[in-house]
Amino acid sequence: MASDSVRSRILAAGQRITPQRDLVAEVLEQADRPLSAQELLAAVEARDRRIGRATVFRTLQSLQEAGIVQQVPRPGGQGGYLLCATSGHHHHLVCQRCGRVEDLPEEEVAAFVGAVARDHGFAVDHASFELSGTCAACR
Amino acid sequence: MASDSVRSRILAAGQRITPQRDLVAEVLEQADRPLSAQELLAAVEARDRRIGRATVFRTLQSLQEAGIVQQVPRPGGQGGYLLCATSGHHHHLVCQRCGRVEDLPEEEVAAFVGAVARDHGFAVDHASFELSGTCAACR
DNA sequence: CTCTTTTCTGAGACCAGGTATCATCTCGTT
DNA sequence: AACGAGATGATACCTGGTCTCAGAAAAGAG
Repeated sequence: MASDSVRSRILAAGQRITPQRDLVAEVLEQADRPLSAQELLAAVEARDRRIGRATVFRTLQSLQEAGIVQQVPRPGGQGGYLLCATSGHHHHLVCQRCGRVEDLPEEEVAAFVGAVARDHGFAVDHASFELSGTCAACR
Repeated sequence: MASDSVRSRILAAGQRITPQRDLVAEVLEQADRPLSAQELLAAVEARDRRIGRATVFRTLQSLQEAGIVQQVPRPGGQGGYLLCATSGHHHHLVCQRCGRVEDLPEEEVAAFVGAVARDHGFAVDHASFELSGTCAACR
């Protein structure tokens, strides 16, 4: 079963809690790094062989809309699905060594985004900032 | 035929110039916004029906390695392939209205990336910064 | 210009990731 | 317990992309 905080975030987004959603959330919660579609499907199917492909992807989409899950693209490597502790919009520092992801709160980039936007006369809807490298622990 | 500057960048990367590469580069050069895989395949096949799928993707990969083409991911929408005027590493401001992409040189983000990395004890290999919104012209 | 080496190409099978459809089932409420 | 919106699973299908391999064709050497 997924943690209470995740379950309440699902409810807060106006979505039902079903065994399938709970399972997907739990699998992501227990992983400490982004999971690819394949890894996720495998992990979920290992626990409930009857779960449908479409359901898993639909669930991922709902969880993304609820801001619980993010899809992290990675230049070169394959991205994945990540259950984020931080609930608002935020950014990521991805360690290429251990795979762990550190959240970078929006506040830490807001001023910079604003400055760039001003300089270019650009009205920003969405900013995405991703760093990949080696985390403090792995160095 | 693609522009001389693009052709010389292909050569500089130690790659041969073939009619197929030239064609892919030309199609991208003539588009002023990122093209999806489908659009690109269609545009390329419209000019040379005999060109192979694999060749187009291989070419895209070579051009990416040569820093001539970038693959821009887009949150929500589908990303695409973009021929970049700027040759070094850089970032993008993508207009959701007209689709045009403005380059943001690495220098404009380097200091910020450095500061974030320092604060988090993170050694940065690669930084990706993408803004989407509305460009000055469309506003 | 022709030879040689190296690289590239095209066809087609294959794979990953994801969407569409639709009949059936179940959650949360009354 | 009954109901209706919403979720599910099976399956077919789609996009984007990779792999293989025999044959073709660049670019440099003679």
